[in-house]
Amino acid sequence: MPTIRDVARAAGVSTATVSAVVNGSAYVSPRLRTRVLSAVSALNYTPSLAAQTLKRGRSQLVALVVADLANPFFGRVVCAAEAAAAAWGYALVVCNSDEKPEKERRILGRIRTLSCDGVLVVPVGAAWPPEAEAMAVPTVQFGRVVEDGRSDSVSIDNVAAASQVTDYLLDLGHRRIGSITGPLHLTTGRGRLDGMLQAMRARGVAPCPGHVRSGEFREDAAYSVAREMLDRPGRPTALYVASGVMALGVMRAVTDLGLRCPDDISIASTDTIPGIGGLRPRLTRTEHPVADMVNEALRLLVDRMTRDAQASPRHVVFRPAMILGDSCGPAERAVAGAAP
Amino acid sequence: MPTIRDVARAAGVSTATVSAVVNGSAYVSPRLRTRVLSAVSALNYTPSLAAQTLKRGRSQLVALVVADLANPFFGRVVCAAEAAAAAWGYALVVCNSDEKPEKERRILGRIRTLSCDGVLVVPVGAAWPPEAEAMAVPTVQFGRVVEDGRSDSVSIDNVAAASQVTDYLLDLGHRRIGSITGPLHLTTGRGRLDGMLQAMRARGVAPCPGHVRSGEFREDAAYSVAREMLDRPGRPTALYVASGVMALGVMRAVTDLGLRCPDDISIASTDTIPGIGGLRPRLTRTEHPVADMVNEALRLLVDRMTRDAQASPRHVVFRPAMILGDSCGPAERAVAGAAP
DNA sequence: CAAATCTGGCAAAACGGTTAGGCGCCGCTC
DNA sequence: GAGCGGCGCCTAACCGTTTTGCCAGATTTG
Repeated sequence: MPTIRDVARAAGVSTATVSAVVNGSAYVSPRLRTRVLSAVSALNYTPSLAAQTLKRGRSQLVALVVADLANPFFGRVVCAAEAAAAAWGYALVVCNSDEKPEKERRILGRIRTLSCDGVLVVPVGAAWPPEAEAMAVPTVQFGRVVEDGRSDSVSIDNVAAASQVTDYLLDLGHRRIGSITGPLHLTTGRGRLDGMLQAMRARGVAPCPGHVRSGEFREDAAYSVAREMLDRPGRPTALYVASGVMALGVMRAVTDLGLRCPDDISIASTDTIPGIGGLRPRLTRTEHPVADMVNEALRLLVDRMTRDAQASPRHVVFRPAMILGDSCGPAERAVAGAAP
Repeated sequence: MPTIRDVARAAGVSTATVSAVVNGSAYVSPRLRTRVLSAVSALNYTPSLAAQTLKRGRSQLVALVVADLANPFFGRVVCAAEAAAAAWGYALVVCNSDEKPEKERRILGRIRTLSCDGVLVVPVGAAWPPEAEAMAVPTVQFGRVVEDGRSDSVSIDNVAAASQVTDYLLDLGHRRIGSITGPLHLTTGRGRLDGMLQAMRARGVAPCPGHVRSGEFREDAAYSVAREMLDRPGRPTALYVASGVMALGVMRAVTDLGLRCPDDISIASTDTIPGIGGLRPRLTRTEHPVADMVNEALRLLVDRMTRDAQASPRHVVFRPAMILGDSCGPAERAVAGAAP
């Protein structure tokens, strides 16, 4: 790998001049400029980012820490983040905390040594790890929010999303509505459950205790919870499911139990996953503008990295859109079949 | 951020000693060792990777360049690669070439300036870009293979996979078998088509010209090709589809055309996507051991990075496994319905 | 015409680590 | 007790950039 010194020697100038030409940071006479540029392309020179990082204190690296890379939802996040980071001229380092706070801590440490300029993180725990607190890297939380009094955040209005979906089920006449939501220490878990309960309460409908369940945001977890809930008498006539992957698991459970959707049970979810459009029946759900959210998150991050790192935290909340499929039907039919 | 000098001052030793303690690269007396370690944790010191990179010439960075991040298949690749890279102690930089050779070139240049220690790449073009040739970074090609006489590669036996699937359809009695495969300048496109044709030829079955189609590895592309192919008289009784996302698109087209699978048409594919298990009918397909393949690719890459960069290229080919679903039926039923 | 100003380019000092080489000091040998 | 290794630590050079002075020459100014 040729260095700036090789280029300087080849062009018969100093390294300062080469640097000035390459970065356009100072005026250089046309004569020297062309000499330098031809030496650059002759040697196929590229400045070393490591050296630049050392000198400038900026690495042009942004880290993305997701909670579960195997979840297609986060696949979309990675995809959008890569595009946004590239557009801003940053390279994206992807890490997977796998829903484990301890792994998240290790990763945040590593990010510090990598001297990333910023971090986009889907936090895993209920609280922000103290050592991350100390790490003075601009941070934007994505999707989930844990208060730390410093980071920006970009999230969806979980309560609104869930109550919107629940309202829809209530409108269809359902009263025995079950729910499978995510871990309650996460805002995406707690908030969606609250939204659902809130909508029920607003109509004076009391949820049946055994029908309100929560588990991990995973296909298999949702499958087994659904299977258990639906396999006993007095099963709900409608089910609110908190996420796209979970809905997939629930659908599978429904099929495996020999139930038909929406005839025997209505299913609706907040959030979705790519490719779910091919699934029949088409899922009634909310769609979250992941790409827009990621773009906004990167905008906030870049702003904080390049402008004011000390600005007071900003919290952007997006609103979901409801998409009607055909996975929900009127309550009457289902009630008959589900009666104990 | 505290530097090694701060630690040295706090512990009353030289930077060399701090370095020796932190890296365990030389013997240091217990007394000083503890002094250094407590200074390290008191200051919360982490060595700067940029400085280490500069000095050691290794960045502990591995780049992954995928052809289409939006494709869930590559989502799995990213997931597996992150895990493998982390296990080897590397951070993963993810880039998306978006099937554009020009973008791939830009990315490879960027990787050079990042001084990544190695690259895992899903090549986009029919040939290896010359400037990438020049870039002396250890490279492993993943999935697709373009000869460059230098990189290792890890791929699946596309021909075997496709002919296995086609054989299955032939065994069911199908003769009018259509195919939707990927771009023919890619080994994953060409190879799978060849495998399919080979299997047909071996049974003396001539494919109907209009039924052999290829397009991009995308859901919407497959949807429109399938829709067009299936909407005219004399449609095939069975369809071989080259990839999981494409199968999703084909399934959607089948449903939208009011056809039933497998009653009206049998569908089988090579490769799959996560979550397809929830789809009904269950797709008959091959499964590719993506995680194993990625692990092997990283093993090769690490080997080349840490041992012999000049070793002659190794090409590892994996074999797919066939998974029987219920998306295929005997030919008789379908033939009746599809007759012109 | 001397002095002041400007201009384009260079030398050298960082940035934060690693590491080769050197140098006391201790204990051993004869 | 002088000579001698070896141990334990330090000094300093170096990795490839950026950037701050600074300098020589050209140009303008009084």
